[in-house]
Amino acid sequence: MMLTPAAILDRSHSLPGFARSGLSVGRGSAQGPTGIPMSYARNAEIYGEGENAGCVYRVLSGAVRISKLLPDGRRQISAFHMAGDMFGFEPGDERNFSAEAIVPAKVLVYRSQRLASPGAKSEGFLRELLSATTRELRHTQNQLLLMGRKNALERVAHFLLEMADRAGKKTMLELAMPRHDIADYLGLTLETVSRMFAELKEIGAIRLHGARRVELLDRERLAAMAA
Amino acid sequence: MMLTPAAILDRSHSLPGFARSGLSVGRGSAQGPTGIPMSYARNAEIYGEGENAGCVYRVLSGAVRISKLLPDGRRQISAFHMAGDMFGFEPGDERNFSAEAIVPAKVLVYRSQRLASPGAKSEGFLRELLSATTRELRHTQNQLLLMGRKNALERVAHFLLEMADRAGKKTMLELAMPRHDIADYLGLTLETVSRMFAELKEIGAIRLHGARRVELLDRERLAAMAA
DNA sequence: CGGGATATTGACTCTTATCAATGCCCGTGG
DNA sequence: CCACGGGCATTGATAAGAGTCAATATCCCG
Repeated sequence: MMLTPAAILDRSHSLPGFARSGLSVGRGSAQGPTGIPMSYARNAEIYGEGENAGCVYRVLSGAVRISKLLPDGRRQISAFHMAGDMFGFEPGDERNFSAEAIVPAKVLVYRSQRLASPGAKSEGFLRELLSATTRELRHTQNQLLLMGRKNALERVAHFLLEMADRAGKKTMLELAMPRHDIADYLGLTLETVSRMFAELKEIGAIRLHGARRVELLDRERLAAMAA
Repeated sequence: MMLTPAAILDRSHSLPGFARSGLSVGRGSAQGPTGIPMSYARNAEIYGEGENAGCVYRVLSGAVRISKLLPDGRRQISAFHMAGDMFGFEPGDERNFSAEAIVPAKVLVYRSQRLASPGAKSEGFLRELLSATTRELRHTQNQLLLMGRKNALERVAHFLLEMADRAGKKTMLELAMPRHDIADYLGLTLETVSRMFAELKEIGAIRLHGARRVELLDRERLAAMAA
């Protein structure tokens, strides 16, 4: 069962990162050309670190992770993006992170070079791009505080609340990513993430319905733990 | 002995963060008004978290830290800024972090709201602002990898190289900040930072001339350790 | 229904934090 | 000029939190 493109685009929700940007790259707007739709299989690379950053993207369906790998295999995920989110803002430069589909994903691709190049009518777009980048910066700074100064339980509680808020504050939460991705997002190991889920379950803050389906029973408590 | 403003402005060096931006806010340029000079004592707040973000700044002398405090006192520093650096880009929104002088500092203050507001002639400035914000985002993302996936020794080695590069790749390095600030920048305790300095000294990678004066003896080795 | 990937749980280790004592540098005042 | 004092910094002993390695368990998916 597929949603229509319009329905999908309407699903942009309140997002801590740069998503829910008002970027006017929708169908036929003044500066915004229509993006090219693309499909990616599970774990397929959308762009790689070091590549030229000529495009921005909007997720139509599925989920995307933004990650960076050290030579020895250690990995850091800086962000997750779901339906409605825009990602890939690194205008005119080289990719610092790579992007991969977590689950089969459809995205719209926009050439950002032309969009952001000097010329009339691009100021509005520039303004939106700046605002989106600023939101992304803010999210990353908060992530920095999380990684530098919060313990495992606080990180996981924060993560669950972030995901729930982005999914529209429902109490039943569908996680698109495996434990390993959550771990690499939070700077933990997958075992520690699993243990923290268990602990939250023990104290009655959440309930698990399979590994990916999380029911938030006590938001207050979670928020308090997230420090 | 004071440097003239012009001499100070010329001291912008190669910077991992958003500094060395070509932001045209210098004296009398087309879009850029002259900033208002301000002085801050050691540990004085330049702006606080939650304040309105109406200004951007350029450091003339001294050093500035960008930090955020948790209610229980844990602190994260997201960036340091020295002479020539610009900071405080959070256009049109609320401050996410606060800024304080590490040592007595002089800065130029620019009202960014007018600069970035809609209107003719601001596109060039917008473009610069975007580019500066993007650089800052990149730096913060790399910091995220550091905090999430690198050990204490790797973090300290990385820190020393970062500071040395920003100071012009000299081997004799003058650190403006105390161990405590370094610790809060790297997500460590000051004791661990001190121990890592000691370890780097032991293996002959650095030499210390007092706590704040570091001589980099083996850059290669440091770079290798920074992972 | 079966099999492979993913997740949980357990035992143990290791890094870094914490708590505490000492040392060093620098400015200040006798 | 030297002694004193106060912040910083270093160093040591111990503890705690998260990592590692390994053994099941569970959940999808075909």
